Amino acid sequence: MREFLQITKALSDETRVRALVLLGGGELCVCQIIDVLGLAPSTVSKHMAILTQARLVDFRKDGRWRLYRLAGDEAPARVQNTLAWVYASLAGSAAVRDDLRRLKQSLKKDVKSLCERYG
Amino acid sequence: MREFLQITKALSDETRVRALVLLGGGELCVCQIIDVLGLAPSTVSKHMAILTQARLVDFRKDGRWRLYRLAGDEAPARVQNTLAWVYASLAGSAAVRDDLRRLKQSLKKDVKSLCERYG
DNA sequence: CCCTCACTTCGCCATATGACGAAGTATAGA
DNA sequence: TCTATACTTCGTCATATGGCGAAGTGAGGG
Repeated sequence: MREFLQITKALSDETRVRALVLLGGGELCVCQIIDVLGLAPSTVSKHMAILTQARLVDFRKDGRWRLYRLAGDEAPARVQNTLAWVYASLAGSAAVRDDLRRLKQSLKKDVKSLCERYG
Repeated sequence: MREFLQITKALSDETRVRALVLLGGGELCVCQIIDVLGLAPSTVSKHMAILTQARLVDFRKDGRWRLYRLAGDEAPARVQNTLAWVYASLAGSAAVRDDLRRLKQSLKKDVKSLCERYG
């Protein structure tokens, strides 16, 4: 029950769901997520911590960057099922489509310029 | 996205999840849920309203009673998938097992005596 | 009718949550 | 070792949430 609630609480905020969906295409550094969501770095960081604690998301460090990604095969089955359910539920959502389009634009930019001063 | 968040918010509270699981065995009147959860009628009522708004739960009226039940075939696919996911996630949960045991005890009592003064 | 009962809605309070900027941490590069 | 950068943690604020009892609603029964 505790893990289940950790997951549902993580999914009960729009910003976190949006961030989770963004990771569907592969790993992203925090500044890319910041760019798409349009929120303060500290805010996004906290959200990513909550997603990580629920084990929905994982990260690896690459130099100064922290690359977040969806939980993979090593995650418990309950997490895998959750991600499948989330993605099935949001397939065709207009909000998701918009975010993915925005992400596409963001990925065209140089990562360096993206991160500097959180431009 | 809006409907999805309505569902995840509904599922992000332990009391509501417990109530939802209780309905797995069939329809229940509010006083039975009150008895198992040990909360004030107004509190339980509010939770049931939130579950109903998320369409996870439905009810029919029978005289003075309001019989709540899990959403059935008439509910949207997203709701069906959600319920399947919830039940799969909580299978084997100790908290759920305890609640179901408590419900079993509660069902032995006369409904009348249960409801009177919320005994 | 009027009363009772099953439930909901309202009004209130304490706590939880999400937002931000400021300050802290860690890593790359000069 | 000093600075800049990418990110987190902390402190603070406004709002959201969950709890309760009191008051309201609506369906039976006298």
